[in-house]
Amino acid sequence: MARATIRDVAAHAGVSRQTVSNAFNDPDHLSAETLERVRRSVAALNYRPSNAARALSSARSRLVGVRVGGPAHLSVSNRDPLLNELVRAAGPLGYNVVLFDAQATDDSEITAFDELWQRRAVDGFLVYDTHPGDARPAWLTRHHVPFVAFGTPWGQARNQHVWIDVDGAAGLGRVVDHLVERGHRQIAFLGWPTDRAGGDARRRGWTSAMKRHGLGTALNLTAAADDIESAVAVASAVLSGSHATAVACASDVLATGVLLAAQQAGRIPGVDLAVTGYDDSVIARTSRPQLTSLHQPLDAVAAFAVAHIVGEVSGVPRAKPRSRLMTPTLIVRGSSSFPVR
Amino acid sequence: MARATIRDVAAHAGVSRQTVSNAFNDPDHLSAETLERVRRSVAALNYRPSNAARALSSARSRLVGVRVGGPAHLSVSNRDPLLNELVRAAGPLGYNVVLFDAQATDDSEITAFDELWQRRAVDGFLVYDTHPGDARPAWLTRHHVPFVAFGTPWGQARNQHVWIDVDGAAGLGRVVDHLVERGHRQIAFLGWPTDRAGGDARRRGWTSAMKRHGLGTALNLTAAADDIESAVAVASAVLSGSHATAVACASDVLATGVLLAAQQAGRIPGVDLAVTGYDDSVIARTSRPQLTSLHQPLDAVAAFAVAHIVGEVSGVPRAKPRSRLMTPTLIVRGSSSFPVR
DNA sequence: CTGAAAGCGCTTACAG
DNA sequence: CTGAAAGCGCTTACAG
Repeated sequence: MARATIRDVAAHAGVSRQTVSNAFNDPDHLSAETLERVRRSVAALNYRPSNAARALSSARSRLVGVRVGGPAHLSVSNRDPLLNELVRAAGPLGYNVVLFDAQATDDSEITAFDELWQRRAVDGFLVYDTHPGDARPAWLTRHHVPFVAFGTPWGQARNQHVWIDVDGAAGLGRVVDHLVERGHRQIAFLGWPTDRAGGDARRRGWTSAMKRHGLGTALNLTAAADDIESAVAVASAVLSGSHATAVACASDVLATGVLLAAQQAGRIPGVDLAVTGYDDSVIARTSRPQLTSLHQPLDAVAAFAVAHIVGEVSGVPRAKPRSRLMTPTLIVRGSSSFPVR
Repeated sequence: MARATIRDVAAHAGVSRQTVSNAFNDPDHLSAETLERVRRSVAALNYRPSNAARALSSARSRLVGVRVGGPAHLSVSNRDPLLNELVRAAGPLGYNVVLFDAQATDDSEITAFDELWQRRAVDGFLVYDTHPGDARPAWLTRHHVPFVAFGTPWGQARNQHVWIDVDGAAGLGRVVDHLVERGHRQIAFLGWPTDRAGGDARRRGWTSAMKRHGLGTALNLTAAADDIESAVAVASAVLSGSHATAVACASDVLATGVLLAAQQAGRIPGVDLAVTGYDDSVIARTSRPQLTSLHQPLDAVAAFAVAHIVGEVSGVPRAKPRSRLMTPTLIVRGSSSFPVR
């Protein structure tokens, strides 16, 4: 037997098709009895409105687009949990998340935006890993495409579009406080080159916290890339050439490199060297010792992003969009929990 | 200015709407000149067919559904790369991947299937982490929903539906061969309880390879769950109570637990103890020493799955669907590359 | 190879 | 609060 349509439900319940539609889209405008009658028919026929028909007539796909593919920083850390939280936040609002393929370059992603938006395949996008000079928010804004950026508008006007980010400066401040509390004074920072998303804020957080504690900022290090090898190279030098007792890193991946360099240098992380990461990724939980790291509230990020995009699409009247800066949570683990003697 | 419709393109190119439609869906049936003319108009107007209209009239969403959410084995290992490969395989066929939220239980996922399928929100599903008694393939088959299972139909008839899997038995055989080659003879296996997806095959592969080499299979271990703590508990016992020089594990997570237990027992993984994992996940590359592991050909899995689902939907006449068992690739790293003295 | 007609299954104003 | 009409933008047979 064929799938039930709105017509079948209307006949079964003895109401018009419009009333069935209202039962789904505007249930408050129906009398309790009518609504109940329709609900019973819907259940009896296991009816669900066709997504395609609904999308065509309402001009809403109820889909939010997110890029995957290409090398991405998040891919080794938090993209999977981010997608999880996005899907979880979208579900109750009747939305799903659609993935599309593009390289991790602005141009490649913008080409995909254009294609998907022209098809109205999605109602909006989540853009992550923003960076200085990012062309994506500008393009989306110019084309009136609903979106939220996960990441500060680095080096750009901060009120041009809606964004949400996790405060890396505050996070590194927490890390430094924690390390100082454990007795460390020679605390190095290992970050990325300047134009890497979020890296500058984390470095700034370390710098100002060090100053606040009256400590020097000479051990300010930069790995060539966010990978283990780059971290090892820089960390090896500082471990042999300084009296650093702690290394605060801009990512769990960099911290992994420091753990490796420490071992090669005969140091014992978690015993005579403290190491901290950022992301609280699976790496943090599986490394030995487990890594102290900063946990990002991805659930809140996802909820904010989905709510904004859906609100935008629904034309819900709202105040000027407010961007948000969340605070990460410090998760202390074995790599830094010991007290310095 | 409003978005261009097929009508605008037809007018611009001086052809009928049907011809524009053909240019997208059946370009071979158009004369070269006509096609070119339409293409120019499409480019001039930056026209793309509306996904919604297309889905409604063709009864195809061009979307493949995949579950995320809930605890999942893949979430700590290979779900992100699997999604990557799915999206990459789907793109060239005009498909995208849509994520939906459900718990990692058959019932929860089936409820989501029903909802999405009734809405025709997707053209089919990829189901992963199949397990003995899995209710999902049966439900999907019964409701004539196109799908591919990533995972063998454990303990069920093997020709009821299309599936693809990676041969865990062959993989563990490769691991044992490698370890024997390096001089190991006391090789333990650490796996999961029996009804865990794929675990039995990996164990079987170890058992038969050991026998093939004339080695004993007494060190056949089972962790209570696929987590570090469970692995540590079992591994600690075997490291102190046996002469094992190598532990082959059913996952990178379990291997991580063995590395930890070894450290606690004063053993040095990669020097006096070999450890191997399975999945070649990010953990394998970030652990110290790096983990020898089995890499699953997720690109081939994704391509197979997408091709089958799309083919099913397109009604392409095809031979009886053929399921496939792929062979994983052994990636030798520091955790097992040393020769036993 | 090209074109006019019908229809996919809803939602959106609008009238009662 | 409920109902009849129009229309969303395509694709699918079918006729020429």
